[in-house]
Amino acid sequence: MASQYSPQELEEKWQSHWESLGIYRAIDGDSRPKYYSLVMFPYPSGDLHMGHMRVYTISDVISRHRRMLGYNVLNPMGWDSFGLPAENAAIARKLHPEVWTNQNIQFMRDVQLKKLGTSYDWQREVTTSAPDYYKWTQWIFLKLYKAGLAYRKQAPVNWCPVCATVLANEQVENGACWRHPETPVVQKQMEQWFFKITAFTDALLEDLDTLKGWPERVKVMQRNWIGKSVGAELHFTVESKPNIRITVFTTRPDTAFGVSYLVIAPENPLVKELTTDECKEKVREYVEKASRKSELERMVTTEKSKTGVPTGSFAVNPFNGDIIPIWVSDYVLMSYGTGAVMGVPAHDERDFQFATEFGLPIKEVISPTGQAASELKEAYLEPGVMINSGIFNGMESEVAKVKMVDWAKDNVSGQRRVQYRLRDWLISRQRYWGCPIPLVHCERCGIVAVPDQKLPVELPIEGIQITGEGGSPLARTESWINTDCPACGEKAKRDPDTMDTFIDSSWYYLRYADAHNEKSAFDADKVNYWMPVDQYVGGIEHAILHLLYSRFFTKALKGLDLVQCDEPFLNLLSQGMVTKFSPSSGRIEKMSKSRGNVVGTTDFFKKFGADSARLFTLFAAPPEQELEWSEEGAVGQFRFLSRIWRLVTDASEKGCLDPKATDVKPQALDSIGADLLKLTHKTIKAVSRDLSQESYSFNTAIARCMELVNGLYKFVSERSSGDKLTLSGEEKVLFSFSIKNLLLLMAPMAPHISEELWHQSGFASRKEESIHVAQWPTYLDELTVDNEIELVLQVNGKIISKVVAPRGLTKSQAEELALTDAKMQGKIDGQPVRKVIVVPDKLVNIVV
RNA sequence: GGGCGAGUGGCGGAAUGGCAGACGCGCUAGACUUAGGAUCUAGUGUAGCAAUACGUGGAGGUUCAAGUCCUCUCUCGCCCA
Repeated sequence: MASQYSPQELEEKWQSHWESLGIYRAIDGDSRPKYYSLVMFPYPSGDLHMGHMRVYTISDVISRHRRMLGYNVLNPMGWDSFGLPAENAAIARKLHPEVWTNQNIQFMRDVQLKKLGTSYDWQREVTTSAPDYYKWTQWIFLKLYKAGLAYRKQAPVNWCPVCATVLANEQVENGACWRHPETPVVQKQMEQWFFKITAFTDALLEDLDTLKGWPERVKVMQRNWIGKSVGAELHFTVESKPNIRITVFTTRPDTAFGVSYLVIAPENPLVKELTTDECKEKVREYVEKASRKSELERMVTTEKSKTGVPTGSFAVNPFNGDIIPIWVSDYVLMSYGTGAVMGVPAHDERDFQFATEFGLPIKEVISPTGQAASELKEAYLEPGVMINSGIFNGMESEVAKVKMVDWAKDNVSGQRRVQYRLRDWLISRQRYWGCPIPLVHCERCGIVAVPDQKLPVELPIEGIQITGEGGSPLARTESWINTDCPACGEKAKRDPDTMDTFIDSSWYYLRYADAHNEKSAFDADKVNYWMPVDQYVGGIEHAILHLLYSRFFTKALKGLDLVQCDEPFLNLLSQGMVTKFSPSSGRIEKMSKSRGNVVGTTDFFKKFGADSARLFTLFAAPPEQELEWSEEGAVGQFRFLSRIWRLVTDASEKGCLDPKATDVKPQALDSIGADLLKLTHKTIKAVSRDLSQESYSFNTAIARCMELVNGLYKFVSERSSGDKLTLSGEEKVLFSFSIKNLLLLMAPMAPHISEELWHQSGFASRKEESIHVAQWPTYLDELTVDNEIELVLQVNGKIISKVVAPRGLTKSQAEELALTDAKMQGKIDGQPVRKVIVVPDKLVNIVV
């Protein structure tokens, strides 16, 4: 009797064996084709649960499969280890962020990720909070700074007056500080650093089209985020004050003759100048009220009812000389466009609402037919024929769009303009646990870069007090903040801010190519050998920011000749989240600590092993979809593995394997053997396709393997009597062939058990011959097709009968078969046949 | 409000326009025993004894043939506003 499948012992054994063999090491510049497989590196929060494990499993399967296909695979792992939680932990537990972070890393690496059976090249591990990493983050910052891609300007920050510190957006809850819910957050202007991502707007937008291996929805999100709109800016002069000009941005210059009012944002500096004495009181009140609303609130309420007040001033429409009122309304935002818009009620939904609300004229200037409508019930948004538009009348509106901007340009009242939603990237963070900005502020020399040889500017570890209050700890650390100016040597101060942690993760994939380089961020040859990343796997929550910032970095570094590729990530897979019933809410929700619905890794690995956990997360849903964790389902995978275990160990013990045999001779097999041989070839074909980049259909790959196991059991029962299994010599060769291929197909998904059985059954002659560097199996196409097929017979598209027929019947043979079938004849019942459709080897449909 | 995506058995999910429900979970019955989180065999969309009929959120349409393509619609999810 075979021994029991006990994953806990064998998993640990193979994990340490693999590590000592070094089979997962990537080789720089190797002659095999390279494959860079990357998974988004984690923030070391301290404890990974099954929800986190999904992404590592998926990426690991892809890496292992490619390795078996003969690629030189780079599959690295590291830690995005700067960030706020470390500071919070420091406040809560009086642990230094560095200590807390390093403890977490050690636990997550050795007790969690390694135990999952991942195939990382740990020699390339990077930790963004380590000085040997952030030295190069600073170096890259200075490169960008010197290239004019980093600049300083005033910008609003969220400020908590009680904490006396800057808050991140996620620390602002309902307009108040997360730790002082009764204290409203105020907006405070501060000098801050920006990266000029807008210098690459067009490239970031246009190159999305080259990313064929990205999910369409991620590309759509990035396009929307960049938000390109093509239009014009038009200048309106104020009637009573001809020295004041109001500039509006519009995507619809063709509607300019239909402007019946202008609206400016409450924060627009022009409000003061334009408000007449009669309107002063009302405008002041309105502006005051608007200032208390958040931007989001203003956008949301916009839809329901519009508010606004007239300023009392009027503007002149440069196209037709119309005198139109100027209003103030909070649906116009100062941070967008020019802080002023033109109101064309006839051709814009929001303007239509506004005009109806306040009784402003609605003037139709584009008509679908060229005839004016008697009354407009809603805004007409489509293109059409120009009316009421002077010299442009009768023109197609799409043509007029161009001609009218030309006219405005000639008359100095406007010009073509492209507007983007994308803003420059504010990177200053007023906190401690981040990468210090390597600049010095000197009273004489101004802002001076720290010289390369003085990098890194290290974070002070000793003497730091992290309380979360009273501003940045760095600014308060006298011994650190005071320094000498690198240029003149006089007393100066360091920049007190640290960088946004998105910067750390915008280039980590480059550092993996050359993780221990002490002389530069990375060697050009190495980075150009490995880049771009062939397959990136990560969560959809990073669809916009992380991916956009990384693309920006790649483009900026290419401009500095540091890398050769235009895009960092060729293919992107966004895995779905892992959910579970959560007792607190009574609903199925994302697995997370705060919801109390996490399943830990340690207990599960101990009971059922990592292979079962891997298999379940792969099997329960396609990778992009949500996956509901189910203990029962996971146990099902344990049973499946136990079935394989029994099958293989049993066969081996009964001497029914011939592991060294190579070729199966089909002609020496009876039909039962031939069926198993075909099933094996079919399975190799199906699993190979399912694991390919085009599919990534791990759930069906496992299903195919289960079918092969079912087929093997059937074969065994056919050849058994009692407990005795008797096979002919040729059948042993076949049986070994099937089992060998089963193990190979399962190896990327269930690496431990496949390796164990591979060795136990003698498919490897030495302990060094790992299944994970064995060659991926191949199949013979002629052995994947059946000689006999079941032909479906239909009348008028309804299934009437099914007959077994030899493969490769001609159309007329198939038709004949259908017409002579008794059930079919009964149904046709002598009616004239109008049409016959034959799908070869599949079905015949008779239309009567 | 806009954009994108998804709705298939009790559940997770399969299905190049060509047999809907592969594979698994669960359930039912039986066998076996080392009584285990076993294992093996058979069954399991709904209604019906059955032949058969019905069936992929809903309503239309295209087609010899629709879960799949088109139009409208409902619900849910995500993103943007």
